[in-house]
Amino acid sequence: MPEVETVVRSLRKRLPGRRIKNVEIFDPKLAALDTERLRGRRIRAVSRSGKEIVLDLSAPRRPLWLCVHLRMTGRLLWAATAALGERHLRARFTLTRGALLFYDARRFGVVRLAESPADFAPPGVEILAAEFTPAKLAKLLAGSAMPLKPWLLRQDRIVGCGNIYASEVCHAAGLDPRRPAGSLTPVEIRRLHRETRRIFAKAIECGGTTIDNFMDCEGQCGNYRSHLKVYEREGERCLRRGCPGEIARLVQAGRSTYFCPVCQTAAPIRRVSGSKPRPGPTKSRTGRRPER
DNA sequence: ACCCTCCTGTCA
DNA sequence: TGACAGGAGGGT
Repeated sequence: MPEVETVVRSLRKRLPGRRIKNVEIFDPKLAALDTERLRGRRIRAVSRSGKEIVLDLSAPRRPLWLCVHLRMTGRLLWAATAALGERHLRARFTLTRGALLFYDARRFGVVRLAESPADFAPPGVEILAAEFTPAKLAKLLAGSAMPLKPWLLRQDRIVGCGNIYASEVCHAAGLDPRRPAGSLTPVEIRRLHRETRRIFAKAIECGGTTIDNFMDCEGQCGNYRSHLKVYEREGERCLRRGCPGEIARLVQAGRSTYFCPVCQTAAPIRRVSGSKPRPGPTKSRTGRRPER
């Protein structure tokens, strides 16, 4: 999400006010896009909805939005400053005095039209929205047996948390990523909430995380990578002050999780209502050897 | 909580 | 050659 927000902010400096003159699609997977409906439309605004980029193309009595989901490797580049040639070029939007290029190596990206804001309204609550409070988080977590880290990736609960940040957030909050999401105490939930907001605000401030080739529409990379505490740091020392742990990697729901087995496995300070026989997953939670 | 799929590229 | 990759949706 910080990466998407970064792209959106860069697009905002270029797109509003321009008109779409022509749209070319070079990837058959994107052929469903009705390019004729785009022609002649003026870009009124650029915004983000969850991890989607939304261009408002509405005219009086003719509402229309263009939604772009970059997924893993999608990129939107302002042609004048950041053209990358023809390789992986999937679509070209020719605008008045300029062009917007959509690149996507793995072709997971999605470009679609929306006729109403409901078509791109995220199902969950935005991390940086005012309604995302500790109480709201507690309500969302309640009753879930899913391990915390995979739970954080559910876009129908919290919107915007991706795989990098899910590990980072668990570490910052000192929580075991294998803990059942519904097992967190009020104190832990407050910590999780605070650290989540802090990390996302900071990551946006840094222009997102560039692992491989993420960039904004001017070709500028993000520099939150240097702030990462656990992601891709398997085998390295834990960066929490005074913690002697070594970062470990495990796979949850098919995705890498990085965490510190020392400072993220401490037992809950106190239990909520003592009736639930749900011991902390200190050891055997994953049911299978997690370490390779 | 596990599996798989969509794709292509990179690295050990 | 195989493991893995920022996301998401599907299936048991």
